[in-house]
Amino acid sequence: MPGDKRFYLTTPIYYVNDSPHIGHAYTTLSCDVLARFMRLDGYDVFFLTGTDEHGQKVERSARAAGVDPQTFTDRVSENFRALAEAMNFSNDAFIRTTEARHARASQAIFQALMDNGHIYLGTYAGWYAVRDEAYYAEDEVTVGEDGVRRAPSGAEVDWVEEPSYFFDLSKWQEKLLAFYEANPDAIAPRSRRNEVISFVRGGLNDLSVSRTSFKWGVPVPGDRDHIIYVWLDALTNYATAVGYPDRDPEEFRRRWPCDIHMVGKDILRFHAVYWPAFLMGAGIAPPKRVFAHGWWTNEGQKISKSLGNVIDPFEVVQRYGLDTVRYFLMREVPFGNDGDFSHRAIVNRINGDLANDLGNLVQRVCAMIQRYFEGVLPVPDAWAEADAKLLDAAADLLARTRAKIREQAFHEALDVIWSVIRQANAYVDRQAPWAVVKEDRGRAGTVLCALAETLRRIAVMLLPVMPASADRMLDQLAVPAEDRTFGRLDIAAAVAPGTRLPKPEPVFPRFVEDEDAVAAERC
RNA sequence: CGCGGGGUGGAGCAGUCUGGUAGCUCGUCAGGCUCAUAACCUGAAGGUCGCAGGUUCGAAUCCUGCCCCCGCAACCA
Repeated sequence: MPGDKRFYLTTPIYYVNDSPHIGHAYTTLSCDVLARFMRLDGYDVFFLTGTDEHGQKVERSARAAGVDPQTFTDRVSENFRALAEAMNFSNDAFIRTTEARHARASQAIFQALMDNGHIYLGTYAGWYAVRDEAYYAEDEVTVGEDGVRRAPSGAEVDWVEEPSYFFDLSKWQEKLLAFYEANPDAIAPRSRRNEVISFVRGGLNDLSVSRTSFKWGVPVPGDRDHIIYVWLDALTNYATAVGYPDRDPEEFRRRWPCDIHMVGKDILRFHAVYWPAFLMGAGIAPPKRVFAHGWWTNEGQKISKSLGNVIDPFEVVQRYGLDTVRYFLMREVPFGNDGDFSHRAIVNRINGDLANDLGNLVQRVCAMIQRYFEGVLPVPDAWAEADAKLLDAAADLLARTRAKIREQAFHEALDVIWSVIRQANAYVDRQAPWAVVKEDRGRAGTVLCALAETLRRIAVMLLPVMPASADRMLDQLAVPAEDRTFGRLDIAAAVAPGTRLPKPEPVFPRFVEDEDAVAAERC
């Protein structure tokens, strides 16, 4: 519906068994930035995250912990709420697959697939790896030296024969290809889209969508011996959260289809192949877009638990600061690519981009207003050509940034903003208000006014990425809270001459290496 | 014959889909400024875009072949 300014976006639901790591933080952060941007841009946003709590692995972990699964998941899902809090995520909801409404939704979608003839009862026989929660074909299984049969993943497999419900995925190849063809933006980035298409072109097998080997999950409607396949269960959360099937049909109609599912590249196939097929089979529109982002390495090394180099987002935030980490994650790597999380790189960003370029700009402008105009924003004369040029660049920021955010090019959006920050620094030097003020107070005041206005726009544009720091910039400029939104970026809401500004305080301090760390690095 | 990612000035990268003056950050060097968080600004040096063919008026970009590097038990965004 044109002109309908609603935006629904999701993170994957995270498997409760895991401890939150930098990857979880990264995925949700990208959604948070997008959500905040769209809200500031006037959209009615619904930003969903949550936890995936079913499956055999959870059942086993709970048993190992000596508690029932529900108690277990109640406990560990809190870790992800804590992450959202620590990272200042603005999710509108937090869904858990153990909620009653979600069981209803999962059963409803299963039932719809049955009613439409896409699910049949068959027998599954094959090598099953509990750890992977996946079956493997005969030729994928190898017998190790210890005589144990293993999947390519290394997980032990057992021969399992069980009745199973199947989804007729094999019949969806053409429809999926047609869907991708008709919706070129449905899978991003482009390289991932190509991968998915070639996977589907290679042919699809029917998918087993039920299990009888464990109980911790949602029962198949009408057949309590079967538990719905965890991925079908998990994916359905995106529909549950907006009212499917019965809680609020009106809300579902308003929110669906989802505007974007943000996922890591490892789970793209589930979101770009199975999920659209499930939805179309159930008579529901597929999501408008799935974006698969890349992975982080740690100081150039692949992150793994066995190497013990998993990055704890809580620690990282503690060490470098929240908004700094948010900035780094969004700026350092072209979104969609893999990237490296290194101490050097983050310190360069903190000191170069944040402290030197932006923080120092704010500081020098506010200090001059303080020093030469007693902290009261002066009344500008007519703009000179140089002033207009800077102000135009600042005014263009919204449109240029919006174009980048719309395609999830977060790094480019920040690059656009920084080009204006650099331009502003050059402008300060060229206009030299500290010298001009001696002969022409009016002119110096005009220059500082242009700078204050530029800073206001920059700060508002940075709200999605660095909410707290951008607010502090706006505090320095005495911008009223209600004007801190894109709708108030017009001239009427410009920094008002005559306004008294607070005493300047640094917004982005430099990161100073502590002696021990420097010494350690030299060794 | 495995799969995936990559090879662009000293370092790290973008650009490759949709061929047309090779761009950014850091570093180096030289100058400027002194409002500012020893920050800022200007300029310069530095690249046969892994190699070889091909297509083209024109190739980092498209095609073919080759070389080299990284990752590939599990967990996992």
